[in-house]
Amino acid sequence: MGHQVTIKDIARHLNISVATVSRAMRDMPEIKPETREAVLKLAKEWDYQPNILATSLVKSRTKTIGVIVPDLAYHFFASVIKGIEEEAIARGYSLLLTQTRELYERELTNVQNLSRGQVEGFIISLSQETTDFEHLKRLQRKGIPVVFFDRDAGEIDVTKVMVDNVNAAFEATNHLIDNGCKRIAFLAGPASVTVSNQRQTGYLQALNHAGLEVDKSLIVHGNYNLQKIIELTNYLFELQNPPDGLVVVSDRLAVGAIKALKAKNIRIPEDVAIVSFNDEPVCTIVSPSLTSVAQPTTEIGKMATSLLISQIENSTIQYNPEVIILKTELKVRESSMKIK
Amino acid sequence: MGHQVTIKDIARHLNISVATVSRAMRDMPEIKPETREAVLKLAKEWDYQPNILATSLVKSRTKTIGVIVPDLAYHFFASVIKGIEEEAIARGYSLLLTQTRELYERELTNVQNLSRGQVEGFIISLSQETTDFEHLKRLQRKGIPVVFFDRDAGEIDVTKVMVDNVNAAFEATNHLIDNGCKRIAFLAGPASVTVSNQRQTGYLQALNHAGLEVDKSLIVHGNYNLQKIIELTNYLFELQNPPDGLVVVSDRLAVGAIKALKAKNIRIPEDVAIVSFNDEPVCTIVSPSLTSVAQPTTEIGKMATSLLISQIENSTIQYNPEVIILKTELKVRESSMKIK
DNA sequence: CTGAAAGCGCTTACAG
DNA sequence: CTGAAAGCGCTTACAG
Repeated sequence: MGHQVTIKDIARHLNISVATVSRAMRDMPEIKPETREAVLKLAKEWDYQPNILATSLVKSRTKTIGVIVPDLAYHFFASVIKGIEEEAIARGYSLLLTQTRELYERELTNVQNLSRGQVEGFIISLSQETTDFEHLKRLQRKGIPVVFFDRDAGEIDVTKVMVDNVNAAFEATNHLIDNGCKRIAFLAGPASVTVSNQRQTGYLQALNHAGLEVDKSLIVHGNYNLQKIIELTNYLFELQNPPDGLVVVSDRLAVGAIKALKAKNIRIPEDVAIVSFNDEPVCTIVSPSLTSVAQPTTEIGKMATSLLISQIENSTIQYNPEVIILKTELKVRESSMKIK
Repeated sequence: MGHQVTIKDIARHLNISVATVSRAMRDMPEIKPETREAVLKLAKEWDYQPNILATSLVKSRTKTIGVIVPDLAYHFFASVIKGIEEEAIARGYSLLLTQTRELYERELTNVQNLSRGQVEGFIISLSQETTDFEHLKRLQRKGIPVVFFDRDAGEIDVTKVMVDNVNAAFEATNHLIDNGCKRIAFLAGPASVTVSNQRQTGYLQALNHAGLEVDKSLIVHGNYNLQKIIELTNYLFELQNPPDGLVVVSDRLAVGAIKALKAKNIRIPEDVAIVSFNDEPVCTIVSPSLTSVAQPTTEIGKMATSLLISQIENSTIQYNPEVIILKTELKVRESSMKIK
């Protein structure tokens, strides 16, 4: 069999019309039992699979959601995708997964490709480079539903599923303060990343709230480059008055900082207590285990999907974008359990 | 505009036929320049995107590859996918990414869904549960090209892109022996995982080759459960005659073992030297940094894609499945640098 | 219970 | 240089 089996092949072989085959395949009640049996039997024998392109075309529905994330290799996104997938499968939708590798260009082509009739809506977390939102506004103008998560684009009025990073950082910093830290440093991400800035705000609020002095020299900006993290950590702990607490913008950076601290024989948590964000698996594996703010990744994914699907399925109703803020949870582990 | 703009809308508005619009959109040379201009101008103005379902249907080509991996959250797979994506984009193909979460059922439905006319070929790494290969044989019978990587399915005669796990483990174990280890333990994965067994074989070969005695009590089987790893590590190092070298089947397990060793105040590498597999980012971040066998993930992805595409594009030619074995590389770091 | 016909949004010989 | 027609693999009123 050179080509895939079609409805036509079956119809011809059974001497019936394609319409009847189509109906029998979908178990429509009006079909005579014997006809249905014959069709199903042959379909099975020939391993017939309905061509989903044809079905989608005629129905003008793909029941498919386009998902665009910065990088599948980031544990956070892989984890949110699990939630998206669960909800999508449960609701009978498929996923088209794409990554931008943090490139605006890729984001643009991904959006364009997927909007060629392939998907009915988008779940998007923006690339770091993205500052122009025209491609997303275009989707809105066409009436294609979009839901954002994690990375924000303040400008655009769409449904968003977020966590309160400011509050999460406030609580994490407070936790250090409660454990007796007086001089708390903040190891941030690049200054261009919204999430990092939000966490910095929460950190500052906690200091103010506790009446602790803010020392700008304790706020430093790193990235995924390990060497850079080591340098920044060394800088902080070679200050004449080094910190006794450290808030790190993500686990990956925190693990790098721990490495640098060990090399300097600075004890964790005795000399410095540490909290970070994301609660990746590495937090429990590393030594000392790392206190971290867990995001409800599965729930973010499910919620985003559920909201998107209701937009898709109620497309005639005027839709009011909403912003959902989900709760984070501080997972306390060894790195912050200072004996007071 | 309630629906997406189609070729018909443009044709009607410009008073020309859809055939002409179709030709103009694709820059066919026979179209009169003014006609082309007019079409392109309106297409841009209306943000027309050709419906890819329709195009695929009429061309009987989707230029899409189905990718099925156990879990996108495993760094290894995310990393191979980068390679797949690079090559696919370069060759003008798109990807349909799916994960099985190590479930046979999911693998089955993923294969079925994607073979409904959506993809022209598959790149697959099998789920741990998969022991029945009927779904893959069905693809073969239909003449749909398939390329395997990483997880093997010995039974099936398809193109495979693999690494030589036996040899990699042989070299890794030899490295410990060269560094003076005499009693080397092997922390394996579940006994059902081929990759783990291959590595165990290499480990045994190295011991034999060096004339070291094989002690079965030094071979233990763990999984991703941290508590289990800690117990196994404790068991090994509470033996009357504990190991001085440790080969671990993957980085994630190795980091757990390191944690357990530290808790017991066993020094790495002085008391025990460690090597593991995959060379995930955590290897450089952890302390001490972890010696690990790097797999050429990008190359695996590119190679698999390239081989698949040549099968797709030469589908008339009788294709001989080939097995590609790529080289691994031992990245030596602190965990194994014992001073002899 | 079944079939003929029209149509989903495109492409492509064929004719002019 | 352009258009009418057929067709990709389906679904769905409509008629019988």
